[in-house]
Amino acid sequence: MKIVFMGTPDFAVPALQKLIDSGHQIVAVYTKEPKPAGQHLCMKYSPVYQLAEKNNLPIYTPKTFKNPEAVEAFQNLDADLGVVCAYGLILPQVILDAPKMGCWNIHASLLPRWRGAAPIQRAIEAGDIQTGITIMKMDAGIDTGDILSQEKVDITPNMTGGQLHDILSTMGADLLLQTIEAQPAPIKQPEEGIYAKKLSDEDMFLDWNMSADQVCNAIRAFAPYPGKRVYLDKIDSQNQIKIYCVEVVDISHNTKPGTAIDDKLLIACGKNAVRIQELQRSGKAKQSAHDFLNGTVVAKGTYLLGLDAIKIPKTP
RNA sequence: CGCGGGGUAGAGCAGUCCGGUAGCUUGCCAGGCUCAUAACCUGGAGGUCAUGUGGUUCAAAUCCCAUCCCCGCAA
Repeated sequence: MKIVFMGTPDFAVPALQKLIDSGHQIVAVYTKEPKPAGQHLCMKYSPVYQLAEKNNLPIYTPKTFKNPEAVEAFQNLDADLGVVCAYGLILPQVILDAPKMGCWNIHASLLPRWRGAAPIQRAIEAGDIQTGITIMKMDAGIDTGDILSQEKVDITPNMTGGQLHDILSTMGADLLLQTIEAQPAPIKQPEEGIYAKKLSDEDMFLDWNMSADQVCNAIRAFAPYPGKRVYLDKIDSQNQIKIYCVEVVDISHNTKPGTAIDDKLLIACGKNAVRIQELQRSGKAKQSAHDFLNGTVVAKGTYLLGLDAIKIPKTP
C-alpha cells in the first residue's frame, strides 16, 4: 500500500518505524520544517525528519497547505492512505480527500473524550484511571472523525505523562498496523466530546490552592515535560524549581497553600498536603528531595510561589 | 555568535567578589548506646577544586587566558 506519513515529534516515531518495517511503501514523509532551536540555536530537525532521512524517504516540510503547489505535490503522490500522527498542521479537506482511502489519525485518547492538542496530559490531570488510543478517519473537525479502532490502557496511580506518552506512542503504532490490516468499518463518533485544552503558560505553574490529590495529578501529568514550576523565595529565573514527583500526605492544617509545613518539603495544599520527592532547579539536573535538602535549607514556613503569585505576561 | 546558571570527597552544596591550613550536609566504614528508629554519641576513610606540567604571583579552588562538558530559559 502506498502511504503518506505525516508527523513531527517523538510520539510519531514508532508509528513511522513500524510502517517502514511492515513493508508498506512510504511514498512521502511530511513533517514540520526544521528551525533554529536549542542552546546554540542551531537547526533542529524533528525526530520524524531524522528517521525519514535515515531511511532515505522523500521528505516534505511545507509551512502550510494553503498554496496550490503544496496541495498539488501532495495529490501527485497518488497515495492510497494518509497517516497523521501529531503532525502540527491543520489539514484542509482537499488534502484529507487526496489519498484513495482518506487520512487516518492516531489520537492519544479514547475519543470523544479529550479531543484536541494535549490529550495525554489532560487525562492524567483530570485523574482519569483509563485512557487509550483511537484510530479514526479524519474529517474537517478537530478529532471528530469516524472511529476505526480503539485500545484501552489503565493509568496507574504513579504514572507520569512521560511514561503514558511512551506507552501510547508504541500502542498507537501497533494499533495502526492492525487497523490497516483489518480495515474495520468506521463508526460515527458522538457529537458531544470533551476538549483537551492546549498547554498554556498558566499550565507551567503549580496552583497550590487545589487539593493535594489534584496537585499530585497535575504534577504527574506534566512530568517530565513541560514540568510544573514554582519559585523559591522570589520570582527570578534562578529560583525557579520544577517539581516532578510528590507524595500526597493526609494532614489537616490551617496553613496558607504553598507554605512548607516542616523543613523536609512537606507543602500545604488547598486540602491536605504533598511531600516533594523529586525536583529540578534552574540550571541543575533533576534531583531527589534528599539530595536537594543536603545542600539547601527550606525552613518551615517558607512559601513556594505558585500560580497565584505569578503574573503571567500576556502573549499577544 | 539569542539570554543565563554550573563543573570542589560516592551524592547535594559552601568557599571564588577581597589570593594565604580543603569546609558543610548526607552517604560509606568501624565502634558505642537503644525494646526500637531516616534516633543519638565517638572515631575513620574518601579531593590533581572540569581540562591546560597555560599566564600573573612568594603563594591560585579563588585573578587572567584558552578549551571541553552539563543544565535552565527561549524557540
